[in-house]
Amino acid sequence: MPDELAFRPARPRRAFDEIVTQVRGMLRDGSLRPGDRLPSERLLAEQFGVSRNTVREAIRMMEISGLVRLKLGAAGGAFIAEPDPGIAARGLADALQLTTLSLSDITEARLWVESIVVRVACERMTEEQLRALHDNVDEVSKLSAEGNWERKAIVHVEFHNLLADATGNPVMAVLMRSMADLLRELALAVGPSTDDIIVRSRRRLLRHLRNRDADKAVLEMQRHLKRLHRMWLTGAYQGSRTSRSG
Amino acid sequence: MPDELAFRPARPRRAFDEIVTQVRGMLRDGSLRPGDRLPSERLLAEQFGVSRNTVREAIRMMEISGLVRLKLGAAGGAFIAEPDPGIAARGLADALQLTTLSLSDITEARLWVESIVVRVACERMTEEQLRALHDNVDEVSKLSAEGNWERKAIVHVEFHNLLADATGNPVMAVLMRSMADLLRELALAVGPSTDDIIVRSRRRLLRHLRNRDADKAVLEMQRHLKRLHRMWLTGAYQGSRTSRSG
DNA sequence: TCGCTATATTGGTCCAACCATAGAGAGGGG
DNA sequence: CCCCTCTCTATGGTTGGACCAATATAGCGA
Repeated sequence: MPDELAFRPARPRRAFDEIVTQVRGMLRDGSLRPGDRLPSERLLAEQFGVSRNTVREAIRMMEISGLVRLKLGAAGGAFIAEPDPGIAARGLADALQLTTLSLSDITEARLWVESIVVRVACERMTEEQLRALHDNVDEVSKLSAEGNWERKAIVHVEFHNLLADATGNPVMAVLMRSMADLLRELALAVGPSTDDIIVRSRRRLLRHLRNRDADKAVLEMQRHLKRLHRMWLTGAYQGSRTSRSG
Repeated sequence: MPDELAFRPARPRRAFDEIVTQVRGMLRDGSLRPGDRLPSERLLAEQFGVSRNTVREAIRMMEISGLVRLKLGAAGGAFIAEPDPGIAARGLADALQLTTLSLSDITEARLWVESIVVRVACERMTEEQLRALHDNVDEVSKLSAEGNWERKAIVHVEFHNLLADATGNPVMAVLMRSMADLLRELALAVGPSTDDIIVRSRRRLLRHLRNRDADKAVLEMQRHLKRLHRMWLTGAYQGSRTSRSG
């Protein structure tokens, strides 16, 4: 007997689930847009015909999902959030605690997805986007020399995002950002030591991109990624998970 | 579950944030494992020294993060969840939903990602996974004949998830699920009319997969996706977002 | 005009009930 | 002895009231 989802339950979900679904719907059809402010909790409770506590649980759901951001005070409230793939990545990180997600899995997925990204970007990217990538590499190089590790890590990851943006496809940009954020979570366990290699590889990649040589660009990316992967595996980060034995 | 006061009182930030952090910590160090049951809301409220409402918001947070699953009734409660890639995918899907996307963007991204998925699945998929895909197509065919549109749409989209699972890469599975969620929303807006074409194309695809002919399989998928895209564009679905009139 | 204060509005927390659900165990009939 | 049913009860779900904490804004006073 298959789980018959054929019929929706008449008294289906919890009340706050329904509220979240309605807000999601408004988001989808455009009646709510990023930056918009939801009515206050008290007003929502009245409009939905539920108690304020129920509304709060719904809002909590949306906050965790990254759909809204909450502001305190008189002009506060629940505001539709700007798209933030980082939230999604955090969800992945949570899943990481439960599932067995190895560094190999992520590297492999990146290898696949980024191959596409590089190839498409090679065809489509504008001069301006190419310059932005150059600037990014320069900044990483500079920050690395200064020893500004924290800022450097951010700019570092941003390279992948810029590359994904260069495909001109927003879906791809979001997917890439999520993976990049996830990667950064894992890379924390590795520590900083590979800057030189990364920067040099990226400069080679940029040269191929400028020449619109997709094959060479993809090859450079793949070689670099595999090399990086090997270095990580032989480095401090060993297991497929963070160790939980004392 | 130890009957000592295993939890420290919570206060500093928002109270429920602290609660979630503590539970996360217990999960990390192994004092809580998948399948374990958290104390009841009332007991947790007592142990944490907060109200039951606050505990509920914390539990809601953990539920959204996919950390726990809730069960109703006498032996119910909050149970540490088994790993579920679908949970992580929902967060990504939310991020995608906040971005302004056109159908072209999604189709293009699918074309790219699914090309990879098909190719890899062709190499790695087991007989069992192939059979699951066959069963899926059969069920879609049956539901379509019965006119069970709603359930059909779900099973329909599940095809892509099964395919992604066949790559054996959980990251890929999550990425695909995110896009599939998006796709299901769109498919509902478009309405049912393309079933025959889809089913027939999928049967051809499965034949290629069974023969381990990656090139033909990828080609079949790409041809089908482009065709579908054209049909949608000339159909009821016009704008770059779903519009709900009335 | 500038700066401070009062106030209104908002989210954050708490309480004490009640409802709906579903497992568990008691009871009856075979 | 076993199986079915029925009730009992612990659980999450919901309610509506109250108060606290933060904060933007209007209004007052120097």
